[in-house]
Amino acid sequence: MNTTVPTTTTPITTSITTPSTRDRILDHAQKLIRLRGCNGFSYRDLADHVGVKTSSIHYYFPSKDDLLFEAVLAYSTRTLAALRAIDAQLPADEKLDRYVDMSVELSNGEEICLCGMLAADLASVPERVAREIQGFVQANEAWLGSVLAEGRADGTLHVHGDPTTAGRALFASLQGSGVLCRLFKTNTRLRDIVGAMRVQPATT
Amino acid sequence: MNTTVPTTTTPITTSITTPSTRDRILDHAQKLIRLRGCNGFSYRDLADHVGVKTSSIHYYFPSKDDLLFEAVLAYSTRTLAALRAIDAQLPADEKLDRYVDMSVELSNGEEICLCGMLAADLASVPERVAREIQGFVQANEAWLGSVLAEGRADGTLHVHGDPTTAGRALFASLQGSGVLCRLFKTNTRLRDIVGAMRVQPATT
DNA sequence: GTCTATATAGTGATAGAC
DNA sequence: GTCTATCACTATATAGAC
Repeated sequence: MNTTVPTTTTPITTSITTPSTRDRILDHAQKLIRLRGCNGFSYRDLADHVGVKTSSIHYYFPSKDDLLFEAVLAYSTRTLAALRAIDAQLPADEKLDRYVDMSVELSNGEEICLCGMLAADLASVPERVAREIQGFVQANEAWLGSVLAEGRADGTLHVHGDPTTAGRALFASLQGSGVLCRLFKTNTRLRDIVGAMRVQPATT
Repeated sequence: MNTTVPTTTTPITTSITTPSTRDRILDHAQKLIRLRGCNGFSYRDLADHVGVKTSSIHYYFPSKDDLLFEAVLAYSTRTLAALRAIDAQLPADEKLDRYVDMSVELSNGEEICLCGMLAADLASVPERVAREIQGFVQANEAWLGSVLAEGRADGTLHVHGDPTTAGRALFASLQGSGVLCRLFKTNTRLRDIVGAMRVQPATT
């Protein structure tokens, strides 16, 4: 089994000041979870990436469960903020485009959604982590559901049936596509999902 | 992190004769992979479930990569055979129902698709395993695509756009829903996907 | 706050008796 | 074909120096 962990360079946090050790650990932890799952990396892997010793990680995150929990919180907070930052004035189909853009740029082709990954690893995560993942999923589903309702109203999207159910189906589809895009080393699968829902074939 | 592996009872193989040790190992391996991912169980876990020693597993599957490969082959063969066994005379919407039935009963609420799980664990599996997973995905997508084309022709399904693209989107949606059904301890999400595509609200 | 050093347990894998 | 015994390594986690 392939146990090598590729070295990474770019931190996720965008800040003017040098990020704290804690933040650097949290950034790389998110990357490793999205890349390899919660059982696919060790404190040693993470320490090597950050350039500290494993005991320093234990200082900030006493147990791996703590690390997972904080990683989910950070990822969820950041992603939901990006969701809220999508311009409310945009027509519904373009909102979906922004959502997919977000998903594509967040993963560099090697990473999938952190919450999707940990949902696959559900049997390995503690209850409190599972609850946070549930909250993340529901927030995304609700946002997508309301955008679909909008899209039906403004005539930019094909939406069949109840928008809430359609929102759940769309989220599942995007999560699944994220995994499959990585498997086939492409991102067209992700873009095709929204493409197929659009009423207008081309936007300008 | 939760590292306990629940003990299982029912073997997957259905045969009159007592299944061989090799088959029992392979059955339980598939279960553990679907439950916890390829990094979430050890030879010791598997040996304890089967009731043998780890060295016996190494006898049949020298390395864990070998075990993963054989597990994917067995799962893929069995699942694709079940796909082919779906009555070709059925209307398209009922074929989709059979597909979802298959997905639901195969997982007991704790397991997800083996290939979906290993696609999430992509960074941990060798090339040959990744290729088998790709083949499994493409076979499923092709089958779903042709059922969707049928469904448009026989008027039982709402299909928007290219059936091939729609087949890929549907497979992704079902894979994602499998993960999310387990997260929320339900299976309605999985059934709602196909339910929303149906032209007739109820089929007698 | 970061380190060295270490404890304890688990990992995949192999040699060789029966 | 299955076992006991063991290897070299890695895992998470802790104690205590600096």
